[in-house]
Amino acid sequence: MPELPEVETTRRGIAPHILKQTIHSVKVREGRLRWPVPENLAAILTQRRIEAVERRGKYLLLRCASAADQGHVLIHLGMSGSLRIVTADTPLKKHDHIEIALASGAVLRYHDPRRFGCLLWLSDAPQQHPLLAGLGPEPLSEAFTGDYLYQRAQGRKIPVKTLLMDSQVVVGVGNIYANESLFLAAIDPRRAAGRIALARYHALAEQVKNVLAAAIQQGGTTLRDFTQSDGQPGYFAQQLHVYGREGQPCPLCQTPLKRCLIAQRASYYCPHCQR
DNA sequence: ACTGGCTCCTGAGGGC
DNA sequence: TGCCCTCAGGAGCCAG
Repeated sequence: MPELPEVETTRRGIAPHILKQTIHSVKVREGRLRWPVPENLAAILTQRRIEAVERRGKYLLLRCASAADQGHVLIHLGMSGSLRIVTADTPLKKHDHIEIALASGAVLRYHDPRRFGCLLWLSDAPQQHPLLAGLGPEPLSEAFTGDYLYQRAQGRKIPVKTLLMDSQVVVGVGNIYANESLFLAAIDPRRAAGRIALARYHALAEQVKNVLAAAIQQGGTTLRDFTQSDGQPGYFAQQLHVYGREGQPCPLCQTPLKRCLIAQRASYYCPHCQR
């Protein structure tokens, strides 16, 4: 499932193949994603040049210019989406929904079995778009600090894990990394966000950055064979401390890890280390 | 203003 | 071997 590190890995993987390339043709095989893919996508994109490949949270933004204007293709991979660089003769796989063919002969293929993702066209300033306008800071930026988290937590009664996964607070921290960060910061994921001391938020912000940065580095491994197979597998699975490990011993104190539901999402923690 | 619950969708995995 | 059931999950949306 693509979280921020996987999206960043995808961005780095596709950018060299599509940057400064002119779009030759576009094929939409299945346009029923989270929101319908624009009917006239091919007409909009054909002959445009891809000028930038950017990321905001878990969204990818392809800045596309024509002689007259510019706009952005906005892509979210949902939880089962992926982008691959292939050639026109690469056999189609089930759920290969959209193809953007470039003048070089390279083809960008959007694949998404569960269709939770989206691909939209933004004709004006992307940061004004409703999907992007209210997003919190990037977790790896200087704007994301313990002070900031603490301030956003004041008066909030929701579990701290839910706060951490709220993209209005900070982008890109999905379920897996929220669990891991809270374990490393020794904070009980169920604790009310507004009842955690500043010093503990400093530790939490620090761990979020550490976990995401480490995962992006792991993504570098995936990067190399990105254009081969699907670049998948649990390459970061070995270094997960708590996620999916109910009943297994805590790596720090050996107490069996617990699982609970927080906001309908599986949550794992050590009842001894995390307070 | 907050909060919790629902929703989209398919494939994996468990039980029998 | 196969079928059915449950679950997983990002994040927008809505009702209370």
